[in-house]
Amino acid sequence: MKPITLKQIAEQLNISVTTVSKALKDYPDVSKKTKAMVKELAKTLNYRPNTFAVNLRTKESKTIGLIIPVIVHHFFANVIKGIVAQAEKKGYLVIILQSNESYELEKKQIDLLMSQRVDGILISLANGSARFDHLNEVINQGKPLVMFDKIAKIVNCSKVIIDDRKAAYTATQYLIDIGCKRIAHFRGPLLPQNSIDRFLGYKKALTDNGLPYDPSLVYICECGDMSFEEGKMNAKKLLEDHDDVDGIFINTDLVAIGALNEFNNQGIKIPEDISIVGFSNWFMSSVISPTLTTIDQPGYLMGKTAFKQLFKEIKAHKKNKSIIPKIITLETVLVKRESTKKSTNTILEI
Amino acid sequence: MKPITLKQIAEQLNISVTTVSKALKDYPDVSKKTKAMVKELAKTLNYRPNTFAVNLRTKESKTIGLIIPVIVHHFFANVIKGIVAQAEKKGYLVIILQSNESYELEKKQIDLLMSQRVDGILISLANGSARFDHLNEVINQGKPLVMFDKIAKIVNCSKVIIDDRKAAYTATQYLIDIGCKRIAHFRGPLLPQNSIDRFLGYKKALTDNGLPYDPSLVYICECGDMSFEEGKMNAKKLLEDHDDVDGIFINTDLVAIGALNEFNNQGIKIPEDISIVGFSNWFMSSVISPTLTTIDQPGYLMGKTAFKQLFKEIKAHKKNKSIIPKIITLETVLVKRESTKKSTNTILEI
DNA sequence: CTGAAAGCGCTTACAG
DNA sequence: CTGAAAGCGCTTACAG
Repeated sequence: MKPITLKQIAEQLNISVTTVSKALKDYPDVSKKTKAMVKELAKTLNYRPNTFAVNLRTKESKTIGLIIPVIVHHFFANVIKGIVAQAEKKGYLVIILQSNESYELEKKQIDLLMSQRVDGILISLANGSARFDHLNEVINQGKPLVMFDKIAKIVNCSKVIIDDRKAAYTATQYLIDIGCKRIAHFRGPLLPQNSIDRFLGYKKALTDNGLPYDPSLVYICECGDMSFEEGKMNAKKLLEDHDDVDGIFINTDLVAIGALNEFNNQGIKIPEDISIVGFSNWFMSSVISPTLTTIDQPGYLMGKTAFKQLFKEIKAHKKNKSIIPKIITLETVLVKRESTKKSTNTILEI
Repeated sequence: MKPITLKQIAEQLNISVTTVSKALKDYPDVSKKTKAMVKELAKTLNYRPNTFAVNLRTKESKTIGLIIPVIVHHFFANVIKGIVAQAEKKGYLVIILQSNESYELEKKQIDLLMSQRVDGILISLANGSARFDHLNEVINQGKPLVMFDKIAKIVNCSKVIIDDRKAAYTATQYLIDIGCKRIAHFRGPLLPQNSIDRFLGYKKALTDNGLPYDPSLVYICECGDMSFEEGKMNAKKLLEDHDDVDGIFINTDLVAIGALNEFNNQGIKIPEDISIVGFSNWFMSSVISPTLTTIDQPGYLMGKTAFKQLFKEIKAHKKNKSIIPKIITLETVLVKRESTKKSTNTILEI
């Protein structure tokens, strides 16, 4: 079962390949009669243009590459969905690759995608990536590249991010507004920029409000991957170390849920004893008890936006226009739920 | 910045394109000296073969298509990971598409992938798919096709599945073994084959053990998508309708966790009052309290296996060997945790 | 050991 | 309105 070619259609109709090609693409200089004839036969033969040949001629693949640290992750899964949905709208296909947080793999994958001659690349960096030659090469080759979520500031390309520092500031400020005086922070691993920025936002909120910054209230995760267990462990440690903490800002919802679980087990009342704010707005957070106050991190929108930006750059590149890198910062929202006590100023606010 | 071509290398070295091509591919009839020379220049120029041209000649794209109902789902995300990892090992890229449970979309996507001339297609059916012309066409065109998880028995292609009926039987049998007499079932939606098979396994276990099958103990979800809320609602209804249920087999972990939550809130003791078995072994299930007894559904392995089978068929197809469809059933395991009480026969079992 | 030539299936500038 | 021809960048059977 070999696929039908233009040549076969041309022979059957006793016309030239050129005319068949033009007819199928609705060139204005082909007669209506011929067009109708060609289209009909193409349809009955179930003709599909050979993409390889088309790509070879047009130098376009209508395909983009996506490199993501982990696929099995609620936030990233949403990003993927956003990218794929938007790409499909514009007639683009998405090749997906998982870097597994490894720089070496990421590098190989960039290479693969360049060989594949995708029209553009979307990437969220592996934690292990500290060198960026592979990305700079993509840019030097003139291939559109957009980073999202886990980015490197020094790489000169467009980026779609949230303002982690500001979001963390908002979260911490909210804890302060409802009356918390001793606020701890579970910051996750030391490395990725997001962790750093969230920590800095937390710290700044304290300072701006005249609260002392106490390093012993910041819990780092040595374990590597942020998880439910980490939340439990940190909660346990916190209860051993301190008896005056009345608020916690936690890096990720899953860790926050682990902490909640531990507090529940130990009979610590949330939010009466301790108020908790998480980060990401995972669907489970609205469903556990108490429901978790958190920062909504718009994964689907981020994916959609990243593709849109890439699409613009692909268009521009095609027209030989130069690309001015753009940094798009998406809004985050504080979602107030049961894990934070009501403001002590409620009455005044009415 | 136009990519380097064989021609440019040939010109620089004053040899023919043919020799360059052969040298790069280590043909035995090229001198060592020439090979070394060509390879070095190719490396310094950062030569990458033009995939479009290669594909056009070889009729292979080294790319497969993947159509999945939902990306943001713990089980499917694991499947995707398994597919992508295995494909990468074999030098294949994966184009991912989400059907959103829509037959119309799925059909379009099959068409897209056929036009893209992927070497094979992996699919898990949309719930909305009841006609299969689009899949039969793929098979008729001689394109390798493998279905996984959500399959249609009548489509004549390879399939990777679990034995839902058997797994459900095992789950229910376990509840019976630990002494449950009135076992309910949350079956989720009516339609997909998996739901039906799990229900049938439940029913058969009851019958085989001489327990009466009581339709009022089977809770159907009208809501469409299985969720935490569904679990809560069904748990509530169950408590209103019956006061003698001592075990529940639940279609999906997320629903089971919703039910657990409701039971916890209402002071129903799990497993003392009611034993619960879920399905899928979502990571949260080992982490909530009580931890959930469940059937482990091997997502990653399913993805890996599905790709392996597809790969075999792609190889066979290339050699013009005919493909004999194969049904691969993966083992499921009952994971015993806290949500089911210990067997009353424990002492005897020592 | 090397290379000229055909051809994969399409698109498009150009001629008529 | 139609078509001959060149060419995208590669692979490979064949000749020398």
